[in-house]
Amino acid sequence: MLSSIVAKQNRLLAALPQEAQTRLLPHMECVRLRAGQLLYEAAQPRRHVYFPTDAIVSLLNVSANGASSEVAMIGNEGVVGTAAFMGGICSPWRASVQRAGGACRILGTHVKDEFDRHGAALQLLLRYSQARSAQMAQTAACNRYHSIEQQLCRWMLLSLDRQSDTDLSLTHESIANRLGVRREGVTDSAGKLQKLGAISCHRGRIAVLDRRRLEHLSCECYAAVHRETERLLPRQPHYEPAPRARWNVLAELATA
Amino acid sequence: MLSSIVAKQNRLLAALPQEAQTRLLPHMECVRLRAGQLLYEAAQPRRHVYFPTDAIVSLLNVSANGASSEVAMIGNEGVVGTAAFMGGICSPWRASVQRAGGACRILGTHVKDEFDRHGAALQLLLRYSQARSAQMAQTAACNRYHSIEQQLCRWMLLSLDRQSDTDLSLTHESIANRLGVRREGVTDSAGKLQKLGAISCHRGRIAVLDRRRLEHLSCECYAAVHRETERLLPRQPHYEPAPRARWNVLAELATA
DNA sequence: GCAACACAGTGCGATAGCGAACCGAGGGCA
DNA sequence: TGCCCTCGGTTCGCTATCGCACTGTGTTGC
Repeated sequence: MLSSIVAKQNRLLAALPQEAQTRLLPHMECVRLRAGQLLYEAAQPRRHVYFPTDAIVSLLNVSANGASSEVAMIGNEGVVGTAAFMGGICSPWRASVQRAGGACRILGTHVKDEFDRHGAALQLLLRYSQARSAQMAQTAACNRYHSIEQQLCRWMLLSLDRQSDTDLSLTHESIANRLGVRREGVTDSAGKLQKLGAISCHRGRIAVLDRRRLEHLSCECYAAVHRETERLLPRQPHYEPAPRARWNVLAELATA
Repeated sequence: MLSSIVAKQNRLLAALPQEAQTRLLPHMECVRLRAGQLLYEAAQPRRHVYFPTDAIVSLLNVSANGASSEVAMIGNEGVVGTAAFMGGICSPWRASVQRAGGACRILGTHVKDEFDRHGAALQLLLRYSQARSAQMAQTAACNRYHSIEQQLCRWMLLSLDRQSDTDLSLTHESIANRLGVRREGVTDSAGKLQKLGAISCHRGRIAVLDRRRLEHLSCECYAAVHRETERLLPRQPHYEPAPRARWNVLAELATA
């Protein structure tokens, strides 16, 4: 069982009508996801479904030689494990936790039951599935055309939208693995952004100082994905972003 | 009204149970799509839904500077205009006819009605939507890692799977626009493949001579997309591929 | 039959990103 | 306190691809 307070911290759950929430919440549990945790390996059946609150999850395509590249980023606007209720059982990508935090977890069968009632949950999750497709398509185009610096800006902005503070706790190396580029490429671009005063890097932590500037330096892909997500999943009046997590506050005090 | 023979030439329509077909067919019309025809501009409402038989449609992301890149290819295994019944109304990509041919067209509202009956059509289209997501995600990874030659092989193989003959009627330039690379890049790679005897090019027409070799030279992305599509949309016993179109036979005689 | 055009093929310099190697500083841990 | 490991910064040569320009040859239309 899960308090309805926590459910409101995920935009999809918050958008569900009260009856649907009443049916789902008893089967939900609140879990904490560790950074780097593997929720699903590619082609593995999706048993649980995760609605992140302040955690962020990357969907990664892993190629034959082991190289990875992110095809979607999922935070409090979405859900991980859609194949569990869409009918496909599994998906060809890996789900790895990018940012530690909370999520509401529930067995796929329960979501499938709600899905099969053909109510608001079905409509909502179908629209979410379109938003995620848009993100994947835009990622494809971005990988084709834009510089590492532009992609880094896009990636940081997508992350910022899914958390309430402005610090990114990731090494250049792990960002590089998500963008599918070399670590040095990220270091170079981050260095330029730092000289411009947009961010400030320090050992596994990037502080975003000037979000506006990042938006300006990013390619159009960020705006396109953001626009489509907001169009398909309008913010609900009863949605409440997760409060700044305690461990983040502590971490900030430590670096201050 | 549409003959049930034609409906069997699209794998999704063929997979529908008889009752669903009986409801949909009276609203369907058989249309011929011209090469280069624009079915939908980005962000334009999807009024009609197209089930290609021997036509092939590209979904293209068009960036701010006008450059395009294909995010998905849809033929007799799929459907164009899913937003019309998924609830999103429109999508952020352009739908352009890559290969002329037939399609079954129907108003989105009729598919939506069938969708809302929550029967086999819903299940089937949800699985298709997953297959298309897999294609988009794989395109993203392919754009990141693989050479133009590998991508060209992947692209040709995806096209071949969606038609019954082995000739591709496209100029290097239009293929380049789909892959999001320079025309010269396609010419170079096609030249190499031609030297290897895998294909033979001549003014807007590529004859595939050795499909096996293309599969070998392609990156893993083709196999991954193919595998996922077959997994989610198993071939139906009552599906019948479209017969080789008359105009293609004529074209082959002309070049013979 | 000729002009105009579309398409494929080629060459050239520029460049973004790659692979590999190395270094120095920070920070955790014994 | 000292050691070791992680992280980020830097360098070097290399390659795929780009942008641009130009050529030659089918095709089409007048």
